[in-house]
Amino acid sequence: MIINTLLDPEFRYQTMLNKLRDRGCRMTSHRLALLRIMSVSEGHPNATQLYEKLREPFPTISLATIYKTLLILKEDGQVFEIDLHNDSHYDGNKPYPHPHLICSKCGAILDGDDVSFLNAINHEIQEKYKFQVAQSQLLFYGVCQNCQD
Amino acid sequence: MIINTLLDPEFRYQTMLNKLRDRGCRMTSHRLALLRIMSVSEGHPNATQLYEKLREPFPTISLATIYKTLLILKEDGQVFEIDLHNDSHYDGNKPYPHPHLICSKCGAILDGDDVSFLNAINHEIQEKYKFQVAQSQLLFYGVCQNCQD
DNA sequence: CTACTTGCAAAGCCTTTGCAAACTA
DNA sequence: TAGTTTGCAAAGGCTTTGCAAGTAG
Repeated sequence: MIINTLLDPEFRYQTMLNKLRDRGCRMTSHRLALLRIMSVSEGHPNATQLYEKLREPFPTISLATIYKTLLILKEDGQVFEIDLHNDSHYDGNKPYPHPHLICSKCGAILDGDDVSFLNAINHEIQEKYKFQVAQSQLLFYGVCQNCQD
Repeated sequence: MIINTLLDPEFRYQTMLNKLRDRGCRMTSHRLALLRIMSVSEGHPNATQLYEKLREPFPTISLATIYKTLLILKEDGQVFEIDLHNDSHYDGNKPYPHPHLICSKCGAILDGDDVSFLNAINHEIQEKYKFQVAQSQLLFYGVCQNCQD
């Protein structure tokens, strides 16, 4: 199995940490814990799910703190926001635009970054519409493999 | 220039009308006016923009009525909802999933339905992830041609 | 010590809902 | 006339903000 260093959770964690330090941010225990979770982004949690997960080790943590830290990470390009309808989820492991597959049965959010054509599409949009693509949000809704049985 | 009958505003208007009739809906002047606008969907308006546009001929119309009618049209598959962050826009002229290009300078929402690869991508997602795609939301953010000068 | 961060509660924003009055068929 | 639709205002759900108290460096 090939390991992509750039997507290694430990590497992601250090990268985020350095970005926040460069910014002059102070590292609190809550922030470090959030960075740990975001560096993996298993299942692409939303703010509430992060809140629930962090409340066990840090019972006094607040949703506001989570939103504030996520905002900083977004501004630094260290987290990709998945824009579901009225429900933002976050990917800190692959903090760049990539497709996501959303299962309408179990709610799972799967990465679809192995899809080819992505560069081709961006290029075609540039050529055909003279539109300079800077970001994208590619969401596919349907039924995942597990829910098809 | 080739005219696609299915996308002709008059045809779209009649189709929407029939769908609502089949459903047993009563046709009020407000609804008819909204259908007229949606059958074109010029610029892909959001609820507030529809409200502003309809308030001239119908000063007493309310935002709630617009949302309620849009909901019916969505349920009948007669309108495609473009899910921008906290700001839904609506396409009643092409009421099926297709890409949209959003200009971050002027805010324009352009159709990107001439992009090829779309069927190919859906197919690849099916094959590679065994994920059955039912809907999609393909948003490309960037700078439109007009704003590049 | 100083400036940044936190938690709480309140406010914002878009959208939906409840309900009596108005209206379509 | 019967049942749907309307407008209004209030409520909902997610996210942001203001501020005094707490904390990192």
